Amino acid sequence: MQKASDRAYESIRAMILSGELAAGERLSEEALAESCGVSRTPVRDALRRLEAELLVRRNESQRSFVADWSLSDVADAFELRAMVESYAAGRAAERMDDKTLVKLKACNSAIYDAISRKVPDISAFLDHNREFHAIILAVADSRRLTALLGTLIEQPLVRRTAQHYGAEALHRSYSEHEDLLAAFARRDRPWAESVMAGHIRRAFHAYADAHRGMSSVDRKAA
Amino acid sequence: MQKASDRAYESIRAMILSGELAAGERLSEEALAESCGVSRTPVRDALRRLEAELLVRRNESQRSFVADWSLSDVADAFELRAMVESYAAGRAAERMDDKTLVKLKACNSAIYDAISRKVPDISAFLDHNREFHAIILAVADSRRLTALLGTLIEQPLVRRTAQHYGAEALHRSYSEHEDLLAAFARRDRPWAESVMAGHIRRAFHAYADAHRGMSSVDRKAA
DNA sequence: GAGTTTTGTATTGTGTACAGTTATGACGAG
DNA sequence: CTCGTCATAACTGTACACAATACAAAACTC
Repeated sequence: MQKASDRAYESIRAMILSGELAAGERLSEEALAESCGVSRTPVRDALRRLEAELLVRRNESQRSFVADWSLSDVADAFELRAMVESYAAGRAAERMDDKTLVKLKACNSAIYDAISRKVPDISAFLDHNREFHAIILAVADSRRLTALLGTLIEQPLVRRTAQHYGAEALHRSYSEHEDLLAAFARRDRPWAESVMAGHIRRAFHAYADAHRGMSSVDRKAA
Repeated sequence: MQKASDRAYESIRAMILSGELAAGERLSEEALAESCGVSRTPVRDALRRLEAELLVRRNESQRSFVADWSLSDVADAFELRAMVESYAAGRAAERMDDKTLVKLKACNSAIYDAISRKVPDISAFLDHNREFHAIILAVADSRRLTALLGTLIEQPLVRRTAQHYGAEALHRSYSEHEDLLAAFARRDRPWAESVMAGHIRRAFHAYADAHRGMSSVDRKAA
Protein backbone atom coordinates (compact mmCIF):
# COMPACT_ATOMS: atom_id res chain seq x y z
CA MET A 1 0.00 0.00 0.00
CA GLN A 2 1.95 3.09 1.23
CA LYS A 3 -0.03 4.97 -1.38
CA ALA A 4 -1.97 7.13 1.02
CA SER A 5 1.09 8.98 2.24
CA ASP A 6 2.35 9.58 -1.29
CA ARG A 7 -1.04 10.55 -2.55
CA ALA A 8 -1.35 13.12 0.22
CA TYR A 9 2.10 14.46 -0.58
CA GLU A 10 1.49 14.79 -4.30
CA SER A 11 -1.97 16.15 -3.79
CA ILE A 12 -1.01 18.84 -1.30
CA ARG A 13 2.09 19.73 -3.27
CA ALA A 14 0.08 20.11 -6.45
CA MET A 15 -2.47 22.28 -4.67
CA ILE A 16 0.30 24.55 -3.41
CA LEU A 17 2.14 24.80 -6.73
CA SER A 18 -1.05 25.46 -8.67
CA GLY A 19 -2.07 28.16 -6.25
CA GLU A 20 -5.24 26.36 -5.24
CA LEU A 21 -3.90 26.73 -1.73
CA ALA A 22 -2.92 30.38 -1.52
CA ALA A 23 0.35 31.53 -0.04
CA GLY A 24 0.05 32.13 3.67
CA GLU A 25 -3.09 30.04 3.95
CA ARG A 26 -3.61 27.93 7.05
CA LEU A 27 -3.28 24.18 6.62
CA SER A 28 -5.40 22.06 8.90
CA GLU A 29 -4.29 18.45 9.03
CA GLU A 30 -7.85 17.30 9.39
CA ALA A 31 -9.13 19.38 6.49
CA LEU A 32 -6.31 18.16 4.24
CA ALA A 33 -6.97 14.60 5.33
CA GLU A 34 -10.56 14.85 4.21
CA SER A 35 -9.59 16.61 1.00
CA CYS A 36 -7.14 13.83 0.14
CA GLY A 37 -9.42 11.03 1.26
CA VAL A 38 -6.95 9.70 3.83
CA SER A 39 -6.52 10.00 7.57
CA ARG A 40 -4.37 12.50 9.41
CA THR A 41 -1.37 10.20 9.74
CA PRO A 42 -0.27 10.23 6.09
CA VAL A 43 -1.07 13.93 5.91
CA ARG A 44 1.33 14.55 8.76
CA ASP A 45 3.98 12.62 6.84
CA ALA A 46 3.37 14.72 3.77
CA LEU A 47 3.52 17.97 5.70
CA ARG A 48 6.89 17.02 7.19
CA ARG A 49 8.25 16.40 3.72
CA LEU A 50 6.85 19.62 2.35
CA GLU A 51 8.24 21.45 5.33
CA ALA A 52 11.71 20.15 4.50
CA GLU A 53 11.26 21.57 1.00
CA LEU A 54 10.23 24.93 2.48
CA LEU A 55 6.91 24.71 0.66
CA VAL A 56 5.20 24.59 4.04
CA ARG A 57 6.08 26.72 7.03
CA ARG A 58 5.15 26.12 10.66
CA ASN A 59 4.71 28.79 13.28
CA GLU A 60 5.98 28.56 16.84
CA SER A 61 2.91 26.65 17.95
CA GLN A 62 3.31 23.99 15.28
CA ARG A 63 0.52 25.13 13.02
CA SER A 64 1.17 24.76 9.31
CA PHE A 65 0.86 27.40 6.60
CA VAL A 66 1.55 27.54 2.91
CA ALA A 67 4.92 29.25 2.60
CA ASP A 68 4.64 32.75 1.24
CA TRP A 69 7.55 33.42 -1.10
CA SER A 70 8.47 37.03 -1.32
CA LEU A 71 10.31 38.22 -4.40
CA SER A 72 13.52 38.23 -2.38
CA ASP A 73 12.90 34.62 -1.36
CA VAL A 74 12.53 33.66 -4.99
CA ALA A 75 15.64 35.66 -5.84
CA ASP A 76 17.53 33.82 -3.13
CA ALA A 77 16.41 30.48 -4.45
CA PHE A 78 17.36 31.39 -8.01
CA GLU A 79 20.78 32.64 -6.99
CA LEU A 80 21.49 29.45 -5.09
CA ARG A 81 20.10 27.40 -7.92
CA ALA A 82 22.33 29.18 -10.43
CA MET A 83 25.35 28.36 -8.30
CA VAL A 84 24.46 24.76 -7.54
CA GLU A 85 23.09 23.86 -10.95
CA SER A 86 26.08 25.30 -12.79
CA TYR A 87 28.23 23.16 -10.53
CA ALA A 88 26.08 20.20 -11.55
CA ALA A 89 26.51 21.08 -15.22
CA GLY A 90 30.26 21.21 -14.71
CA ARG A 91 30.33 17.78 -13.15
CA ALA A 92 28.08 16.50 -15.92
CA ALA A 93 30.46 17.88 -18.56
CA GLU A 94 33.28 15.81 -17.10
CA ARG A 95 31.16 12.67 -16.90
CA MET A 96 29.23 13.00 -20.15
CA ASP A 97 28.92 10.02 -22.48
CA ASP A 98 27.68 9.91 -26.07
CA LYS A 99 24.53 7.98 -25.29
CA THR A 100 23.35 10.58 -22.80
CA LEU A 101 24.26 13.31 -25.25
CA VAL A 102 21.86 11.79 -27.77
CA LYS A 103 19.10 11.71 -25.17
CA LEU A 104 19.69 15.36 -24.32
CA LYS A 105 19.57 16.32 -27.96
CA ALA A 106 16.28 14.50 -28.43
CA CYS A 107 14.93 16.21 -25.35
CA ASN A 108 15.83 19.66 -26.58
CA SER A 109 14.33 18.86 -29.99
CA ALA A 110 11.09 18.06 -28.21
CA ILE A 111 11.33 21.47 -26.56
CA TYR A 112 11.77 23.07 -29.96
CA ASP A 113 8.67 21.33 -31.25
CA ALA A 114 6.65 22.43 -28.25
CA ILE A 115 7.54 26.12 -28.55
CA SER A 116 7.42 26.39 -32.36
CA ARG A 117 3.71 25.79 -32.75
CA LYS A 118 1.34 28.60 -33.53
CA VAL A 119 0.32 28.49 -29.86
CA PRO A 120 3.32 27.29 -27.85
CA ASP A 121 2.60 24.24 -25.69
CA ILE A 122 3.89 25.62 -22.39
CA SER A 123 2.99 22.51 -20.46
CA ALA A 124 5.04 20.32 -22.82
CA PHE A 125 7.86 22.86 -22.66
CA LEU A 126 7.92 22.67 -18.87
CA ASP A 127 7.88 18.88 -18.89
CA HIS A 128 10.71 18.50 -21.39
CA ASN A 129 12.64 21.29 -19.72
CA ARG A 130 12.38 19.51 -16.42
CA GLU A 131 13.54 16.29 -18.07
CA PHE A 132 16.48 18.05 -19.70
CA HIS A 133 17.74 19.34 -16.37
CA ALA A 134 17.02 16.02 -14.68
CA ILE A 135 19.21 14.16 -17.17
CA ILE A 136 22.09 16.54 -16.52
CA LEU A 137 21.64 16.11 -12.80
CA ALA A 138 21.71 12.34 -13.18
CA VAL A 139 24.97 12.50 -15.11
CA ALA A 140 26.48 14.74 -12.41
CA ASP A 141 26.07 11.62 -10.25
CA SER A 142 25.89 12.95 -6.72
CA ARG A 143 23.02 12.00 -4.46
CA ARG A 144 23.74 14.94 -2.24
CA LEU A 145 23.62 17.32 -5.18
CA THR A 146 20.36 15.81 -6.35
CA ALA A 147 18.80 16.22 -2.93
CA LEU A 148 20.00 19.80 -2.70
CA LEU A 149 18.66 20.85 -6.06
CA GLY A 150 15.39 19.10 -5.39
CA THR A 151 14.60 21.72 -2.79
CA LEU A 152 15.47 24.55 -5.17
CA ILE A 153 13.78 23.72 -8.44
CA GLU A 154 10.09 23.67 -7.66
CA GLN A 155 8.88 27.07 -6.69
CA PRO A 156 5.40 28.32 -6.20
CA LEU A 157 4.51 31.00 -8.72
CA VAL A 158 7.16 29.95 -11.23
CA ARG A 159 4.96 27.42 -12.96
CA ARG A 160 2.02 29.75 -12.97
CA THR A 161 3.97 32.64 -14.42
CA ALA A 162 5.52 30.41 -17.07
CA GLN A 163 2.27 30.83 -18.95
CA HIS A 164 3.24 34.44 -19.57
CA TYR A 165 6.64 33.74 -21.08
CA GLY A 166 7.01 35.29 -24.50
CA ALA A 167 7.98 33.36 -27.60
CA GLU A 168 11.44 34.90 -27.68
CA ALA A 169 12.16 33.89 -24.07
CA LEU A 170 11.20 30.32 -24.90
CA HIS A 171 13.46 30.24 -27.93
CA ARG A 172 16.29 31.79 -25.96
CA SER A 173 15.93 28.96 -23.46
CA TYR A 174 16.11 26.43 -26.30
CA SER A 175 19.23 28.00 -27.75
CA GLU A 176 20.94 28.12 -24.35
CA HIS A 177 20.27 24.41 -24.08
CA GLU A 178 21.99 24.01 -27.45
CA ASP A 179 25.00 25.84 -26.07
CA LEU A 180 25.04 23.47 -23.14
CA LEU A 181 25.00 20.52 -25.54
CA ALA A 182 28.00 21.98 -27.38
CA ALA A 183 29.87 22.36 -24.10
CA PHE A 184 28.97 18.81 -23.11
CA ALA A 185 30.04 17.44 -26.49
CA ARG A 186 33.49 18.94 -25.90
CA ARG A 187 33.58 17.94 -22.22
CA ASP A 188 34.28 21.59 -21.47
CA ARG A 189 33.51 22.05 -17.79
CA PRO A 190 34.03 25.81 -17.47
CA TRP A 191 31.90 26.42 -20.56
CA ALA A 192 29.09 24.25 -19.26
CA GLU A 193 29.20 26.03 -15.91
CA SER A 194 29.08 29.45 -17.49
CA VAL A 195 26.22 28.64 -19.81
CA MET A 196 24.16 27.07 -17.05
CA ALA A 197 24.75 29.98 -14.68
CA GLY A 198 23.58 32.40 -17.34
CA HIS A 199 20.64 30.18 -18.24
CA ILE A 200 19.29 30.17 -14.68
CA ARG A 201 19.92 33.84 -14.10
CA ARG A 202 18.09 34.71 -17.31
CA ALA A 203 15.19 32.57 -16.16
CA PHE A 204 15.06 34.51 -12.92
CA HIS A 205 14.91 37.85 -14.64
CA ALA A 206 12.22 36.58 -16.99
CA TYR A 207 10.27 35.59 -13.91
CA ALA A 208 10.93 38.87 -12.14
CA ASP A 209 9.81 40.88 -15.17
CA ALA A 210 6.65 38.84 -15.54
CA HIS A 211 5.97 39.11 -11.83
CA ARG A 212 6.41 42.85 -11.77
CA GLY A 213 4.15 43.05 -14.78
CA MET A 214 1.48 40.99 -13.06
CA SER A 215 1.58 42.63 -9.66
CA SER A 216 1.39 46.17 -10.96
CA VAL A 217 -0.08 47.18 -14.30
CA ASP A 218 -0.24 44.41 -16.89
CA ARG A 219 2.57 45.73 -19.00
CA LYS A 220 4.42 43.65 -21.53
CA ALA A 221 7.45 41.79 -20.17
CA ALA A 222 10.68 42.63 -21.96
CA MET B 1 4.52 19.03 25.01
CA GLN B 2 5.78 18.06 21.55
CA LYS B 3 8.90 16.96 23.36
CA ALA B 4 8.67 13.31 22.48
CA SER B 5 9.18 13.92 18.77
CA ASP B 6 12.12 16.22 19.38
CA ARG B 7 13.63 13.94 21.96
CA ALA B 8 13.47 11.06 19.51
CA TYR B 9 15.04 13.20 16.81
CA GLU B 10 17.91 14.41 18.96
CA SER B 11 18.43 11.02 20.48
CA ILE B 12 18.58 9.11 17.20
CA ARG B 13 20.66 11.80 15.60
CA ALA B 14 23.15 11.72 18.44
CA MET B 15 23.36 7.94 18.25
CA ILE B 16 24.12 8.14 14.54
CA LEU B 17 26.67 10.94 14.83
CA SER B 18 28.45 9.28 17.72
CA GLY B 19 28.64 6.00 15.88
CA GLU B 20 26.57 4.17 18.47
CA LEU B 21 24.37 3.24 15.54
CA ALA B 22 26.82 1.96 12.95
CA ALA B 23 26.67 2.99 9.31
CA GLY B 24 24.45 0.68 7.34
CA GLU B 25 22.71 -0.63 10.42
CA ARG B 26 19.00 -1.41 10.26
CA LEU B 27 16.69 0.91 12.14
CA SER B 28 13.55 -0.62 13.56
CA GLU B 29 10.93 1.94 14.47
CA GLU B 30 9.80 -0.13 17.40
CA ALA B 31 13.31 -0.70 18.74
CA LEU B 32 14.08 3.01 18.48
CA ALA B 33 10.79 3.83 20.16
CA GLU B 34 11.68 1.68 23.14
CA SER B 35 15.22 3.04 23.22
CA CYS B 36 13.92 6.61 23.30
CA GLY B 37 11.11 5.88 25.71
CA VAL B 38 8.40 7.09 23.34
CA SER B 39 5.94 5.46 20.99
CA ARG B 40 6.46 4.76 17.30
CA THR B 41 4.66 7.89 16.13
CA PRO B 42 7.29 10.44 17.18
CA VAL B 43 10.02 8.05 16.03
CA ARG B 44 8.48 8.05 12.58
CA ASP B 45 8.52 11.83 12.62
CA ALA B 46 12.16 11.84 13.60
CA LEU B 47 13.11 9.35 10.89
CA ARG B 48 11.44 11.47 8.23
CA ARG B 49 13.45 14.46 9.33
CA LEU B 50 16.69 12.52 9.42
CA GLU B 51 15.89 11.11 6.02
CA ALA B 52 15.61 14.64 4.64
CA GLU B 53 19.10 15.32 6.03
CA LEU B 54 20.39 12.15 4.36
CA LEU B 55 21.47 10.80 7.73
CA VAL B 56 18.96 8.00 7.26
CA ARG B 57 18.36 6.09 4.07
CA ARG B 58 15.32 4.01 3.17
CA ASN B 59 15.32 1.09 0.81
CA GLU B 60 12.64 0.41 -1.78
CA SER B 61 10.43 -1.32 0.76
CA GLN B 62 10.50 1.59 3.18
CA ARG B 63 12.87 0.08 5.69
CA SER B 64 15.27 2.50 7.33
CA PHE B 65 19.03 2.24 7.61
CA VAL B 66 21.78 4.45 8.94
CA ALA B 67 23.25 6.12 5.88
CA ASP B 68 26.67 4.80 5.03
CA TRP B 69 28.85 7.66 3.87
CA SER B 70 31.61 6.59 1.56
CA LEU B 71 34.66 8.80 1.28
CA SER B 72 33.32 10.09 -2.02
CA ASP B 73 30.01 10.98 -0.36
CA VAL B 74 31.88 12.97 2.25
CA ALA B 75 33.99 14.58 -0.47
CA ASP B 76 30.80 15.55 -2.30
CA ALA B 77 29.34 17.09 0.81
CA PHE B 78 32.51 19.03 1.54
CA GLU B 79 32.76 20.33 -2.00
CA LEU B 80 29.17 21.53 -1.92
CA ARG B 81 29.66 22.96 1.52
CA ALA B 82 32.75 24.85 0.40
CA MET B 83 30.74 26.37 -2.43
CA VAL B 84 27.62 27.21 -0.44
CA GLU B 85 29.34 28.34 2.72
CA SER B 86 31.74 30.63 0.89
CA TYR B 87 28.67 32.15 -0.76
CA ALA B 88 27.23 32.61 2.72
CA ALA B 89 30.43 34.25 3.91
CA GLY B 90 30.28 36.60 0.92
CA ARG B 91 26.74 37.65 1.75
CA ALA B 92 27.72 38.04 5.40
CA ALA B 93 30.60 40.32 4.42
CA GLU B 94 28.17 42.65 2.70
CA ARG B 95 25.74 42.63 5.60
CA MET B 96 28.19 42.67 8.49
CA ASP B 97 27.73 45.10 11.38
CA ASP B 98 30.11 46.02 14.15
CA LYS B 99 28.12 44.38 16.89
CA THR B 100 28.20 41.02 15.18
CA LEU B 101 31.87 41.48 14.48
CA VAL B 102 32.50 41.76 18.21
CA LYS B 103 30.56 38.57 18.84
CA LEU B 104 32.58 36.74 16.21
CA LYS B 105 35.83 37.94 17.72
CA ALA B 106 34.76 36.75 21.16
CA CYS B 107 33.79 33.42 19.67
CA ASN B 108 37.14 32.93 18.01
CA SER B 109 38.91 33.93 21.20
CA ALA B 110 37.04 31.16 22.96
CA ILE B 111 38.30 28.82 20.26
CA TYR B 112 41.83 29.98 20.94
CA ASP B 113 41.42 29.28 24.64
CA ALA B 114 40.06 25.82 23.95
CA ILE B 115 42.91 24.75 21.70
CA SER B 116 45.77 26.38 23.61
CA ARG B 117 45.55 24.24 26.73
CA LYS B 118 48.04 21.52 27.43
CA VAL B 119 45.36 19.05 26.27
CA PRO B 120 43.16 20.82 23.72
CA ASP B 121 39.47 20.79 24.59
CA ILE B 122 38.17 19.39 21.30
CA SER B 123 34.58 19.38 22.44
CA ALA B 124 34.72 23.09 23.29
CA PHE B 125 36.48 23.73 20.00
CA LEU B 126 33.69 22.03 18.06
CA ASP B 127 31.00 23.91 19.96
CA HIS B 128 32.55 27.33 19.45
CA ASN B 129 33.42 26.52 15.88
CA ARG B 130 29.81 25.61 15.20
CA GLU B 131 28.70 28.85 16.82
CA PHE B 132 31.17 30.86 14.75
CA HIS B 133 29.81 29.48 11.51
CA ALA B 134 26.23 29.80 12.76
CA ILE B 135 26.69 33.52 13.41
CA ILE B 136 28.01 34.05 9.89
CA LEU B 137 25.08 32.13 8.48
CA ALA B 138 22.66 34.27 10.48
CA VAL B 139 24.21 37.45 9.10
CA ALA B 140 23.95 36.08 5.56
CA ASP B 141 20.22 36.32 6.25
CA SER B 142 18.68 33.78 3.89
CA ARG B 143 16.32 31.13 5.21
CA ARG B 144 16.88 29.07 2.12
CA LEU B 145 20.65 29.21 2.56
CA THR B 146 20.33 28.23 6.19
CA ALA B 147 18.18 25.25 5.32
CA LEU B 148 20.57 24.18 2.60
CA LEU B 149 23.67 24.34 4.78
CA GLY B 150 21.88 22.56 7.58
CA THR B 151 21.90 19.40 5.50
CA LEU B 152 25.60 19.77 4.74
CA ILE B 153 27.27 20.60 8.02
CA GLU B 154 26.62 17.63 10.25
CA GLN B 155 28.33 14.60 8.95
CA PRO B 156 28.80 11.24 10.55
CA LEU B 157 32.45 10.49 11.15
CA VAL B 158 33.51 14.12 11.12
CA ARG B 159 32.89 14.67 14.80
CA ARG B 160 34.51 11.40 15.71
CA THR B 161 37.61 12.05 13.65
CA ALA B 162 37.90 15.56 15.05
CA GLN B 163 39.45 13.94 18.10
CA HIS B 164 42.45 13.12 15.96
CA TYR B 165 43.11 16.62 14.71
CA GLY B 166 46.62 17.77 15.48
CA ALA B 167 47.43 20.95 17.35
CA GLU B 168 48.67 22.67 14.22
CA ALA B 169 45.43 21.92 12.33
CA LEU B 170 43.43 23.45 15.17
CA HIS B 171 45.57 26.58 15.21
CA ARG B 172 45.37 26.84 11.45
CA SER B 173 41.59 26.79 11.76
CA TYR B 174 41.78 29.58 14.34
CA SER B 175 43.99 31.72 12.14
CA GLU B 176 41.73 31.20 9.12
CA HIS B 177 38.89 32.48 11.26
CA GLU B 178 41.00 35.54 12.00
CA ASP B 179 41.42 36.07 8.27
CA LEU B 180 37.67 35.87 7.89
CA LEU B 181 37.26 38.50 10.59
CA ALA B 182 39.64 40.78 8.73
CA ALA B 183 37.67 40.33 5.52
CA PHE B 184 34.41 41.00 7.39
CA ALA B 185 35.84 44.11 9.05
CA ARG B 186 36.58 45.50 5.59
CA ARG B 187 33.28 44.28 4.11
CA ASP B 188 35.38 42.58 1.44
CA ARG B 189 33.10 39.99 -0.15
CA PRO B 190 35.55 38.30 -2.50
CA TRP B 191 38.11 38.01 0.26
CA ALA B 192 35.61 36.46 2.63
CA GLU B 193 34.52 34.02 -0.04
CA SER B 194 38.06 32.96 -0.81
CA VAL B 195 39.05 32.47 2.80
CA MET B 196 35.94 30.46 3.58
CA ALA B 197 36.37 28.24 0.54
CA GLY B 198 39.93 27.49 1.53
CA HIS B 199 38.90 26.96 5.15
CA ILE B 200 36.38 24.28 4.27
CA ARG B 201 38.60 22.57 1.72
CA ARG B 202 41.42 22.39 4.24
CA ALA B 203 39.02 20.85 6.73
CA PHE B 204 38.13 18.21 4.18
CA HIS B 205 41.71 17.25 3.54
CA ALA B 206 42.39 17.11 7.26
CA TYR B 207 39.46 14.73 7.52
CA ALA B 208 40.57 12.68 4.54
CA ASP B 209 44.09 12.33 5.90
CA ALA B 210 42.83 11.29 9.31
CA HIS B 211 40.38 8.89 7.72
CA ARG B 212 43.02 7.26 5.56
CA GLY B 213 45.20 6.97 8.60
CA MET B 214 42.45 5.27 10.55
CA SER B 215 41.20 2.90 7.91
CA SER B 216 44.60 1.57 6.89
CA VAL B 217 47.68 1.57 9.09
CA ASP B 218 47.59 4.06 11.94
CA ARG B 219 50.08 6.43 10.42
CA LYS B 220 50.42 10.02 11.51
CA ALA B 221 48.21 12.48 9.68
CA ALA B 222 50.12 15.29 8.00
C1' DG C 1 19.47 -32.54 -4.06
C1' DA C 2 17.87 -28.23 -6.04
C1' DG C 3 14.36 -25.17 -6.93
C1' DT C 4 9.89 -23.44 -5.95
C1' DT C 5 6.04 -22.59 -3.20
C1' DT C 6 4.05 -21.79 1.07
C1' DT C 7 3.73 -20.30 5.58
C1' DG C 8 5.12 -17.70 9.54
C1' DT C 9 7.19 -13.69 11.57
C1' DA C 10 8.87 -9.12 11.69
C1' DT C 11 8.12 -4.45 10.28
C1' DT C 12 5.92 -0.67 8.36
C1' DG C 13 1.43 1.95 6.97
C1' DT C 14 -2.93 3.67 8.42
C1' DG C 15 -6.80 4.84 11.23
C1' DT C 16 -8.60 6.41 15.47
C1' DA C 17 -9.07 7.84 20.22
C1' DC C 18 -7.57 10.77 23.74
C1' DA C 19 -4.83 14.30 26.02
C1' DG C 20 -2.73 18.69 26.09
C1' DT C 21 -2.25 23.27 24.05
C1' DT C 22 -3.39 27.29 21.59
C1' DA C 23 -6.56 30.48 19.55
C1' DT C 24 -10.83 32.81 19.48
C1' DG C 25 -14.88 34.88 20.97
C1' DA C 26 -18.01 36.35 24.49
C1' DC C 27 -18.92 38.62 28.53
C1' DG C 28 -18.15 41.79 32.14
C1' DA C 29 -15.68 45.60 34.36
C1' DG C 30 -13.67 50.01 34.00
C1' DC D 1 -16.50 51.90 23.95
C1' DT D 2 -12.32 49.40 25.09
C1' DC D 3 -9.67 46.24 27.33
C1' DG D 4 -8.92 42.17 30.04
C1' DT D 5 -10.20 37.66 31.47
C1' DC D 6 -12.24 33.39 31.13
C1' DA D 7 -14.43 29.63 28.76
C1' DT D 8 -15.08 26.99 24.83
C1' DA D 9 -13.78 25.23 20.54
C1' DA D 10 -10.37 23.79 17.26
C1' DC D 11 -6.12 21.73 16.38
C1' DT D 12 -1.93 19.23 17.10
C1' DG D 13 0.87 15.51 19.66
C1' DT D 14 1.02 10.92 21.19
C1' DA D 15 -0.21 6.29 21.82
C1' DC D 16 -2.13 2.17 20.42
C1' DA D 17 -4.57 -1.23 17.55
C1' DC D 18 -5.10 -3.32 13.27
C1' DA D 19 -4.04 -4.12 8.32
C1' DA D 20 -0.84 -4.82 4.67
C1' DT D 21 3.55 -5.90 3.07
C1' DA D 22 8.16 -7.95 2.85
C1' DC D 23 11.57 -11.10 4.20
C1' DA D 24 13.06 -15.61 5.76
C1' DA D 25 12.77 -20.23 6.63
C1' DA D 26 10.86 -24.59 6.03
C1' DA D 27 8.60 -28.01 3.50
C1' DC D 28 7.20 -30.06 -0.57
C1' DT D 29 7.71 -31.40 -5.38
C1' DC D 30 10.22 -32.69 -9.35
